[in-house]
Amino acid sequence: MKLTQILTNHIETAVQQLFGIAIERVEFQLTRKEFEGDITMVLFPLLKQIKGNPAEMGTKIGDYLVANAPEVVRFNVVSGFLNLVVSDNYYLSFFNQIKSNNTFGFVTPTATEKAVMVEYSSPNTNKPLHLGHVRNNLLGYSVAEIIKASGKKVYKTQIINDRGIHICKSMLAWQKFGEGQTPETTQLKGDKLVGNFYVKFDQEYKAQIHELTAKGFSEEDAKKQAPIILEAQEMLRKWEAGDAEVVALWKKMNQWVYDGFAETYTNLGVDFDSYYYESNTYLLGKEVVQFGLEKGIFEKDPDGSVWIDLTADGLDRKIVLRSDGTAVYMTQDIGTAIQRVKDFPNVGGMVYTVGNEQDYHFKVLFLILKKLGFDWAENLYHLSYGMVELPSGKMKSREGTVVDADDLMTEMTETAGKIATELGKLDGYSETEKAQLFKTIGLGALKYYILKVDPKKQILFNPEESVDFAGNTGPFIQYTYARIQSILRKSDFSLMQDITEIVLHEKEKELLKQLELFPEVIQNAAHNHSPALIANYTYDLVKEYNSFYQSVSILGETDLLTKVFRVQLSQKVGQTIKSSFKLLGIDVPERM
RNA sequence: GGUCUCAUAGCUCAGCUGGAUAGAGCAACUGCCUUCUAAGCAGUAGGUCGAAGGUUCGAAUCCUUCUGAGAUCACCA
Repeated sequence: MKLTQILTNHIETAVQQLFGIAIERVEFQLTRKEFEGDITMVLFPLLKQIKGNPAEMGTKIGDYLVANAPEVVRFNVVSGFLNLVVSDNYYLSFFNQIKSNNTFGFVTPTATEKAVMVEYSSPNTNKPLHLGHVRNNLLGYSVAEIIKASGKKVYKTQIINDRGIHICKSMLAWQKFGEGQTPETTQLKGDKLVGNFYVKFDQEYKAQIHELTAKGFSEEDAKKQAPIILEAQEMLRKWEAGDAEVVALWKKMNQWVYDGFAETYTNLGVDFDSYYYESNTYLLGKEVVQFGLEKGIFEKDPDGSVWIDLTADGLDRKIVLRSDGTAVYMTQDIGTAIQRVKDFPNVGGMVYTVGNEQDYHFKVLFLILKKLGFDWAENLYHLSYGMVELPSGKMKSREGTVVDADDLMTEMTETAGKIATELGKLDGYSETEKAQLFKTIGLGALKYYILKVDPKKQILFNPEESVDFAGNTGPFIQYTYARIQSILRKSDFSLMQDITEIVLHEKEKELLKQLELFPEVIQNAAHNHSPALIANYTYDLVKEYNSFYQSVSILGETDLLTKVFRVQLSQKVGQTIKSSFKLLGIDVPERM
């Protein structure tokens, strides 16, 4: 049982006996460092129930706890705060319970618990992945892992935008200017190759517009009548009609892109359990619109378009089906959500990892699904995140100010290599070991840098300064982990025995308190969909460990029991760092 | 213009359901490598928590207004 729960039980009894009432709420916080104590009960809430002097009440409760709760050895009262000193015995027995539990803090999903589907990444098939996608992927993956650790079955999925006029643009440019190029002949990643043709189309299109306006066309007419855009539209019509040649080209080029993306995902360390393609889902949802019409949730305009009126909910009137009967974005998302629950019947909720420019869309989507009466619609969450900006401003693919995901990972790895080489800690490493280590560190730096920030805040990413490797960073935490592994390699005694009889050093107690928080942090992070909570917790743990590491001797001169305990403690901290970083998708090195 | 989000040290960020004197890192300055990895540790300095009101025993946190930054308001996705 958790310490706060144990104390709450005691305090409830105490208040009942001392004041004859049932306390409504017991509020705890960690004792501030300037006072003696480990955990503090805040007395003010109690004043609402009983009038009196908080200091007197605190003293009475404190006396009761010392007499009746074995966990409490001393106390002091400072104004409205009851500071409790917790016994070493409590912490030692707590530690003995968790020390060989490799999954401490993780909750195993039960069979009855509903699953959660987490959607993330959701790329366009004609643009290579960039820094914005990196944030999306890291967030989505991490939140999925955190929810899993909090005790729910999780399915990771994505929806791939593989249809529409923009796809035809890159196909058309390839036909016209590609000269049969393939990823093999050009040695380019497939997504990069296709992306190049998308850019090529845009260049050609602009040139034609320029030509037409020179001939006297208005800007608007030129945009509509440029031959190349007309060809692209024609191609889209053929695609929708199932033209064999166009579909074959579409499949071929999309496959190039998927192969390229797969490589990036592998490097980034993210994965998926299922994939949805817009080419399969864009027609979904129409039946549901019919159903909604019958139930009176939607309404049909004279021109045949279908709408939902959300003004009563403080939102607008929103279209769900075009007058020509074709689906809009919203229709598709309604259909996809329903399809997913059909495909995975145990899903009871979904998380959509999509940028904050779509906040409104998801507000509407969730509301519609609720109105349609799906029970799982209560458990939909838009994991909205802020844009990643560069010092030069926003990333724009057309202006070439995009930070490419692959390039970024390469740069981070190189920077890691450069710094490690300067520090000269690489004796006895083979080239492949080095390469592996640099990647672990470089990506650790990148991932931690992005995940430690609250998702909803926008990030300013400065590629010039790259990413720091000191302070609150991934490499700093990885370094601490590696040092712990070194201690474990050098300790030559058994770590299995339980230590029950030693006096705890102040720093050891602090560390144990920090470790005790881990399960709660996971639950909070899952509840708030925030990897930042995990990241910042891990940093605090590492700070605490380093402080401990500097202040006491671990393998040096001390009695054997203390030595064993300190090594066990180090081992546990190492394990917790590893668990924690697993939730962030970051690897830890055995040496560095 | 309507709606949503953000604003905390020079910079990058924490701050859990309102609780004690608002915390880290970077940058600056001072110490600590013959002792388990100095990518580290200990310390100094740095704040009108965007502004003004309000609620409360108590506000960075909740409410209102204002200012600034971003997003969004398509029969695009």
